[in-house]
Amino acid sequence: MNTRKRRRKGLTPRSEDFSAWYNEVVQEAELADYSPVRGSMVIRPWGYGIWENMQRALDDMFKASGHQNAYFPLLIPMSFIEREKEHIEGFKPELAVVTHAGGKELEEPYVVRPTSETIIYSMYAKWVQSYRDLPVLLNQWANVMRWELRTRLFLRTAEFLWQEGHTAHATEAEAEQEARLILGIYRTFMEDWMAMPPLTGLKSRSETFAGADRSYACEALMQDGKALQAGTSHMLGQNFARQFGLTFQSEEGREEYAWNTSWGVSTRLVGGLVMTHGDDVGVVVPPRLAPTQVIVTPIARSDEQAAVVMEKADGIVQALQRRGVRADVDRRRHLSPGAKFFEWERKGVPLRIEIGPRDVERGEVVVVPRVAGVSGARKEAVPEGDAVGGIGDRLEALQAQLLEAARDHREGMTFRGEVTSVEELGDLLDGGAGFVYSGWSGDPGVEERAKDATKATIRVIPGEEFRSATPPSRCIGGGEARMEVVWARAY
RNA sequence: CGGGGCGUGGCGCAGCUCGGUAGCGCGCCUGCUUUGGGAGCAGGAGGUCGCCGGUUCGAAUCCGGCCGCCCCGACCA
Repeated sequence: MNTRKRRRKGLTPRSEDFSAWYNEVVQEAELADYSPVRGSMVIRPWGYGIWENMQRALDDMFKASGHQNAYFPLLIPMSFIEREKEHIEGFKPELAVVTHAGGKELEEPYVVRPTSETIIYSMYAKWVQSYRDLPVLLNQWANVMRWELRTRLFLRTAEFLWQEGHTAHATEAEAEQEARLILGIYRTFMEDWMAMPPLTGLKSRSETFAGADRSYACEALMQDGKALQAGTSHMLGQNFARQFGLTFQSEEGREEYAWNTSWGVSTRLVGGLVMTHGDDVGVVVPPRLAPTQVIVTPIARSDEQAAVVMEKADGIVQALQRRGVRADVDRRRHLSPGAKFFEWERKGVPLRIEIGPRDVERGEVVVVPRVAGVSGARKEAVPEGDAVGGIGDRLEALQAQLLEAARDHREGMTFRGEVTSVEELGDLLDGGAGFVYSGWSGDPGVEERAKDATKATIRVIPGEEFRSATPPSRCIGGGEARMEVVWARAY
């Protein structure tokens, strides 16, 4: 009934309906919009700008660790995707298939790539003969399609953008090292750039990528207490190498199958960013990923004032840009200052500089950080020179604050201790827990039973740095624990 | 794929029960006045009422079919 009012004046509060809040904020902040194509979205400039900054940061890290980019075809022969048995079992339900082209039915249908292991390793088989040709360390930035039944902007769409790294190695140890190296890169990226601290570790068998021996993952906790799988790195063993004849002659002259890894993160990260930092005012974008880090909003009555103020604003933006800050002026004359404030807060620009006649007179500007909580909080009048010089520090401080807040939130919603029954797990989750640590015997039956009863899954068998000081001794399904695991309900 | 909801100017909706050819808010355009937290007034543009068929003198409205989208549950980055 007050939908109209709400649509203009604000979002559904997160506490009322997190899912509704998410849908609204993504559209209201102009990150993305629904498209005419079922389950497919349009990523708008603000959302795409965030993704571009993510891409740049990740791409630099991949390159720094010896990887190169390449590009493989969108269409994959059906027979390729069918070759690895578990792989096809995993993807079959969500394949889009091209059966006609050039006005004729094709002899062999193509699938629109849901992931590119098969076509990429078929090419590696052609390129690799000797151990001297290894390792192959390639990445591609691409779109993929998985025909999902239920979709949500950024989190799950039929088509999405991602990077997929595919490597081939001479030894198992080397491939294993690669898979872990990438997991570490993902974790660093999520912490340092997204201010989203994930748990990392190994996936249980049932959650392992179709066709992989082992999957590693980054699992981030969203504000509503649900986990988001934010990145995966797979040790594929020799499964694909065997199917595609990816062999090499070793130093000793033997013919051997190569060892592969594959790893990816997607535009889903943008959704994770929103659900990690957003508030009831709108999105909050960490400074390092913000397409615009500082928005200068001029305030003026008369045209004469506007000319003076605008000149000042331009000067400030130029000074900031010279310092490498992504700054911009909102020059629109038909919007009131207040309207502009709300708009940029909704979009999550980290810092706003207000500048009006009063400020020009005093040689000051007003600096306003986009902090979680109240709109327009913490306005501060700062001498113009100090403002320009201090922006870098302010942005870094905001970046650090966001990471700290996210980490506090994660820890605040994490339960560690002995959980000795599936019922107890359910109670903890219903009571507001996000991540629940427990012991596990390793029995898939226990995992399945817990999932049916609580809707939670084992998100990760945590890596060393995330394990409890005192490991749980009892399995959640009864009996003795053989390892520690982390449960959560997940996106 | 099961359950629910919705398709009416760009957006959000009313009108449908009880048939008579479409209305409101926001947005948009023009002008004037405004601008330190979502501006005001005046004038204006904009609609094959999702699609197909039926009933009727006449259908947004009644009937049948189809399509699409969104939300909730089983699979997935």
